[in-house]
Amino acid sequence: MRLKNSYFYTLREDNKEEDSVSGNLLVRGGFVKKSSSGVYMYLPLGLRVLKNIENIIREEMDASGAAEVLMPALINEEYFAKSNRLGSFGKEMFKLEDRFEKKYTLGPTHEELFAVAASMKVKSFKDLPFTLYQIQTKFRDEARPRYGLLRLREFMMKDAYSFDKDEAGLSESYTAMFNAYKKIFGRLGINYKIVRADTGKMGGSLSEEFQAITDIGEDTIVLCDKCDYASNIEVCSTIIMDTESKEKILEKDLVSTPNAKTIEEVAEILPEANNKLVKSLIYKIDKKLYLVLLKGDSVVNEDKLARLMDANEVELASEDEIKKKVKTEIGFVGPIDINIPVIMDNEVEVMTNFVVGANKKDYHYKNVNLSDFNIDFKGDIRNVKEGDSCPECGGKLYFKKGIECGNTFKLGTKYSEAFDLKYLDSENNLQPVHMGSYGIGLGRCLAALVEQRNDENGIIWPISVAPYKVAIIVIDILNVDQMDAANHLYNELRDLGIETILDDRDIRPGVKFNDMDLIGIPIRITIGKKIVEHIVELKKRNSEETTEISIFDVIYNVQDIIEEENI
RNA sequence: CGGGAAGUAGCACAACUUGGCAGUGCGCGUGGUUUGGGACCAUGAGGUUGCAGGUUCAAAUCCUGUCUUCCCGACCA
Repeated sequence: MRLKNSYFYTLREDNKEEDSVSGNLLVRGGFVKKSSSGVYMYLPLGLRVLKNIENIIREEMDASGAAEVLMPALINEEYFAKSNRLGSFGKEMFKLEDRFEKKYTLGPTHEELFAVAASMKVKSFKDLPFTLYQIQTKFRDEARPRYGLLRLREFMMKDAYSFDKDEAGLSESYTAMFNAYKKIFGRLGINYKIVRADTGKMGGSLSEEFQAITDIGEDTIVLCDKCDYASNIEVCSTIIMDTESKEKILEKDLVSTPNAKTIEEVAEILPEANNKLVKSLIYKIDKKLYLVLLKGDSVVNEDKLARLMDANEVELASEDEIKKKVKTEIGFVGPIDINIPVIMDNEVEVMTNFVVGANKKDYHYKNVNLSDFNIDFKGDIRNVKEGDSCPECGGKLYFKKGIECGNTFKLGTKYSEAFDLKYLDSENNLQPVHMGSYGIGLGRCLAALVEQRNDENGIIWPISVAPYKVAIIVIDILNVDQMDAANHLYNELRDLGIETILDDRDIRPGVKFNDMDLIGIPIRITIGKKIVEHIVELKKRNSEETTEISIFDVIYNVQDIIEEENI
């Protein structure tokens, strides 16, 4: 691309609406432009990056043996009714009606349609296995889009679905896809971790996520300092190291704790109870109130709570609901003589002589023990904490933040049963197909790369996805020698299939350097005064070093760099 | 969905409290001086102040409604 007479712009100032480094750089570099909340247009540079990511994904999917299809975005709601997901996806779906008032949704995901497509082929066990995929736009009515391209309402996704005759077949297909994913993320140049995750509303038996490690990530991932354990905090189980207390069990004791409504305030009044505080939260679980007990410094994991109670809806009860049912004020609620069922976290079980609310304003009990109250349910309902023990090896756990760029699910037979996707086995029995589903968010990959690869001057693209691999900067476009050399070089690179920008704009060199740094072109060739000696400058975006080389050698150098750095 | 903030030139913002010619910086056009890391001087262009109503001799400014955007929370493959 010659910049003169091309659609190219950059913004000098930060964009105040962007709340992420990647969003800001992508907007400033003219890669994307927001059109409404959570919806962006891809401009020429951004589209080139997106296409590069798409091509890498497509190559690896094809290599894995999957076949590409394209599903509609406009989907009759009936399909989601059939799989019983109108409720579970519910508010996240964009809904619309046609002129006959038939209900449609803009597809947030496509398990349903893929199951239908598969049913066209699947009759007998001989028709299995196979894998289909598409690269297509998804729509989700996110409550709060944010972080540039990281949480969008309209976004590109690659989704793949495998179809097998049994669990063993599914495992094979799953592994094939898993390996393809490793290749994809490797080629994209993303620094990632694979973690265990919740199967959530997709259902199924196994889910793993490909998480790009960056501080802005919305997921907390748990890693072990000894083994290679890696898990999303959603599903990381806590283990209680047996800290058998030698302490003598004491008699419970009412103590005055005026105005101490939070754990911190109670800790101030009762400093001797440090590490002995137990908090009581009132949760509404499928419309019924429960008291949830856990150690003062722990955090409830609502997913685990939902699993323990086999519930769909788990939320903190509102103040009104609590007042109606429980007579105490929030802040002094406790498990002793409470009129709602008690759910206790495992961690509390090994505690002795602890402090809880007394169900009486301005009072707590200290020296409370398990025998002082009823326990209706017990389980692992909290998040692990940094420093907790690894559930696999007992090492110490630590946290990182991640962006979920890809995921893989073993779905099992949930959708095949809903859509009657069955085959005849060799004994002439009808059997449900075993499905797997595999997603990659393209925009997320793009944004995650920018989050991971930037400096004070802008983006640093890896060769594999860079919109252009080389930028030729002409210092003085009025100088015939410089311009001739640049044109010549540009044509040669182009003929070799190396995507190149020729900055032939009549502006000061500093602006050109800054622009090329901002948009992250990996290789820069500067053509200046020394062209009369046939010397040009070569610089890589990810290095400070500038080398002067002969213009006759520059192409070989460029090819070397591309070969070296393109995985 | 709850709480908060903001919409004025392509971008960032001022003027609003106390109603009286629509302003600054960046960017953009033209001329000149410059010319290897976001130049300087001069001179211009660019606005239905988000939209709709109301109050007033007069509204960017006050009032009502509405739309949009952002932040915190809730929510979230």
